[in-house]
Amino acid sequence: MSRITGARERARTEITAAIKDEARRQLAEEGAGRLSLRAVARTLGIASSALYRYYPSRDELLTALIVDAYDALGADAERALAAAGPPAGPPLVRWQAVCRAVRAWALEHPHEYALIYGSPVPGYSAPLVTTGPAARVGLALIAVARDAHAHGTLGAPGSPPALPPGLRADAERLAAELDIPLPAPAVAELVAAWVQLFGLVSFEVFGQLNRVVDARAEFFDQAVVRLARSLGLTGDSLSGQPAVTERGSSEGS
Amino acid sequence: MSRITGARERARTEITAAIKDEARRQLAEEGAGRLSLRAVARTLGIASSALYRYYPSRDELLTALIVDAYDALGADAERALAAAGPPAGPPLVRWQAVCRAVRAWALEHPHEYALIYGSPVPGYSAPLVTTGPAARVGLALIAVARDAHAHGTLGAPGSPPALPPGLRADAERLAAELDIPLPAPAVAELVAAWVQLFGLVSFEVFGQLNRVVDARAEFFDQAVVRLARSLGLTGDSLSGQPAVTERGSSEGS
DNA sequence: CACAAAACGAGAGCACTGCTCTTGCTTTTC
DNA sequence: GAAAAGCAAGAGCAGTGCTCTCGTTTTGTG
Repeated sequence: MSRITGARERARTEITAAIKDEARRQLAEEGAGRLSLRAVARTLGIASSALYRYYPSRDELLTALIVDAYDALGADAERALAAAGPPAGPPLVRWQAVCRAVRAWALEHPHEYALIYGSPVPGYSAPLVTTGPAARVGLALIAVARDAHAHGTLGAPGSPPALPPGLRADAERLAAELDIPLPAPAVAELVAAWVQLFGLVSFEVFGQLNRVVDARAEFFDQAVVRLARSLGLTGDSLSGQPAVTERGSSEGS
Repeated sequence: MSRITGARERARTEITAAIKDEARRQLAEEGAGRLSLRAVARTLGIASSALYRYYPSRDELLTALIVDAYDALGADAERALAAAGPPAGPPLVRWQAVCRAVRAWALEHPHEYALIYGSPVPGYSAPLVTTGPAARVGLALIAVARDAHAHGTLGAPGSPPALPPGLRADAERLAAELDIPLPAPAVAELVAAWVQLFGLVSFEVFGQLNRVVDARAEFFDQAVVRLARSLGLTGDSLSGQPAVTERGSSEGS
């Protein structure tokens, strides 16, 4: 895989990367809908048809960007988790770290976030390649709960209202697939928290909080702590200095 | 406004409606990204340039569709609320009714849902016209809490962890703006529940639950009940016969 | 080394898009 | 009845994704 490469092959990987980089630049500026292969080729100084030797279609390029976005977000989440103290530390702090990292990344890369967590592109169905990177944030969240469980800092779930059978089956399947050493109700709670984390972030990034909530960071932190409590995570909340400070509503005209 | 209209004016409103209807048809089939003015004009048998006499741009057409979508969703939510018993009835049932109506509408109209709650269109910023219809679901949720409060069926919020100042300000502003006779912590809780409701629905509609949760309706109902409990809504959960039955994952290839 | 095979870049071209402008025609208004 | 306004259609512009062909360059192999 890392054999010494001929000049041509090296040029190929370089150009492929250059195309993806320029595409990501345009994506970050204008959004996925306005990403134009011709524009990418233009700023790269090559003919638009030449671009098709590297990415057979616009969808393929988008897929590459999607994978990268998942990976960047996942890496940020993992980094934040690693920096938030050892596995034996207070789980609430670690939980907050991961959640705040997700929010911070999303606010910094709104178009890339929209690409992976927004409305799916019409004719496009995410290929299986994306499932691995897509799971990284979820795995980080799982790690927090798992470590807390292992170190006895995972209390009882907030409200376990008799897991219905289908949900229990899902939880057990997930626990088996991902090797999560947690009881089914905890897994179900974890999935719910995962969904709500991204619900919070999406609402903010997509501008749905405009004219409703101004204290975005406080709102987010509050919700995150509540999620953690419902999971049974213990520890004191670190309330000061949120990962992303307040900013005015980001709408245009 | 409802003066008798000349033939020309009548034709105008008819054609305007026909354009919007056809556009909505294409939107429902292909999604907002693939909505083409020329295609609409084609199936309507008119020249594409003629269409611009009725909608000055694609964005204006989209705005009309957005308003309609908000209104349709809001109407469904209000209808479900009205059918879920009197204001003095058990608030949990009414809460569930509204939430389920939102989910059902979203699953039936995924592209229209994506138009209003998905990633925003690049150059497009929602005009103020949309804010009224957009608020209808929120107002229905507020009505549930308000009625419960008025009839003494609103318990204490689940976990009021010392509302931070910015959030409290937001809550008080909202309570004043919308005339909500509820204490600030309850308003804050309500907003959080509102966000999480749409987070749940969006995750499901946008296919993020694929390969994770199969028992979608159970998952949703569970989360909705938890939201209601955290609000302090009382009553027994109606668990049987969810508004939308299970269906297999809706992904393509 | 020579030569066929593969990879490559550029250009032309197709079908499509949103949108504008001009040209006639019809309806309304004075 | 004439002037004004509204209207439909067509041509056209600039842009898009994508395909195909045609020379050129690089590669691996006999």
